[in-house]
Amino acid sequence: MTTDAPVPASEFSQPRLAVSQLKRIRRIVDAAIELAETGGFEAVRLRDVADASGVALGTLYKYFRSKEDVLLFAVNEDNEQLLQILAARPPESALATERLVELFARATRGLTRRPHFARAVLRAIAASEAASAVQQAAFHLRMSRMIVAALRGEPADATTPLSVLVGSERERLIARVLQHVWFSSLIGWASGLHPIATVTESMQETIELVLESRG
Amino acid sequence: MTTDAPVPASEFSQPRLAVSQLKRIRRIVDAAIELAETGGFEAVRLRDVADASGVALGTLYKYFRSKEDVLLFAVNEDNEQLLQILAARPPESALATERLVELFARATRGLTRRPHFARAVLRAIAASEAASAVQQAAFHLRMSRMIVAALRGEPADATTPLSVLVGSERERLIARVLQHVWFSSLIGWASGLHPIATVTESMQETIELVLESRG
DNA sequence: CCGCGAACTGCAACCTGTTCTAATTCTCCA
DNA sequence: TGGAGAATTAGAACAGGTTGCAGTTCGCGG
Repeated sequence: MTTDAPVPASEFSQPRLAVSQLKRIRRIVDAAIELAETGGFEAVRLRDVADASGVALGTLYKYFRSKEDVLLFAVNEDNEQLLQILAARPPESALATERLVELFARATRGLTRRPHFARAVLRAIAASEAASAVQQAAFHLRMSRMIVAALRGEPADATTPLSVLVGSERERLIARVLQHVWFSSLIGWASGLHPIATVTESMQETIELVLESRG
Repeated sequence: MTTDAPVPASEFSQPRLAVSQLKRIRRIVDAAIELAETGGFEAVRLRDVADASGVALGTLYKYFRSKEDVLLFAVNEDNEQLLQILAARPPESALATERLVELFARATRGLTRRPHFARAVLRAIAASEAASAVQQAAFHLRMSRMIVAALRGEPADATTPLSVLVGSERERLIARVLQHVWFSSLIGWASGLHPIATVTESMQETIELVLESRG
């Protein structure tokens, strides 16, 4: 655990990185994703990632604090893309319940489209230390935004910086609960406790339970 | 990852272990807990655990599949104890909401009484593989039982085997949601996303949200 | 009491995340 | 253009989880 580093990470730091550096980072992340897709968390051996991306191990560690950090970065990119998509084409149903169900169905599908990668990422999230909290927070804030948008039936706002909180207190509570259930349920899937369909079903039931008293 | 082992684990396997073996297991688990209490997950070095418990590393691996397995076993013991206590002295409030809040307050307090150990255990749970799914399942079933009991205002049943499901469909859904929120929230605490108080508050809010439509 | 197989032990080896170092190569400004 | 300082590299080194193994000890049926 180094104490500081120019983590490329997310929407919080001020990059100041040359194009060549961004390309290196891209290659690193892509290599990690590819390896994760083939064999999950253990298959992402950082030596291999470095090799595959034509970069020295030391360089990799210059940009990322740890193995988890690389995967967290990757999943945040995915998640950012989901936000963009939802901003462009929000769920169409007239019912909040259905919009939320669709949101999580999309999110789950998007993530588990590459099951090994998904498992790797979940493990990385779950095991990450305070050092990667920023990345986790970003993910969380982005999801919250999507959930609140779906609750309201508005398109998600992909432009405002994540640090700006959205939604009423109640909306944020619902967002938090749904995210917790989603995350924990995914962890259950990742550890082999239940099939992926269970995640989607759980979300549906939870959404109905939580929205039952309002529309 | 070995494919099989006489995992001492839990309420599912048929022990058939000599007293001396049980004592070894006990020493191993106690040593692991103690080390975890001093410095969290990383402090639990299996070589040290083996030393401290006067057992060879190979013996340790004979009883436990992995480092995670040891910690999972420990937390299951704790959790079993909580069930016993709740069977003896259930929350007294007349309101389901309050009984649940108390249940989770107790569970959270019990766990985080030893914060380093708690973090270690959470990390172990989150990172555990399919191999430890049994232990996780046991934990989950036990919690479900306590939650359903609290919902109904009955004392928890500590005698029926865990494999017997309890509660109506709706009660089980609520139990699942609350557990997910609790677990995920604890993970957030463990990764430094928020203080422990947030966990308890989240549970309170979630319980109110979920029970809002009924008593 | 004997002898056998299972349980243990001590220890070395292997693997992979992480750190460190001594070159080497870039980048960019004076 | 020359060179200072940052970035990068190759590779060694360290740590701790996990595995394998040869030898020793234990428990128990005969």
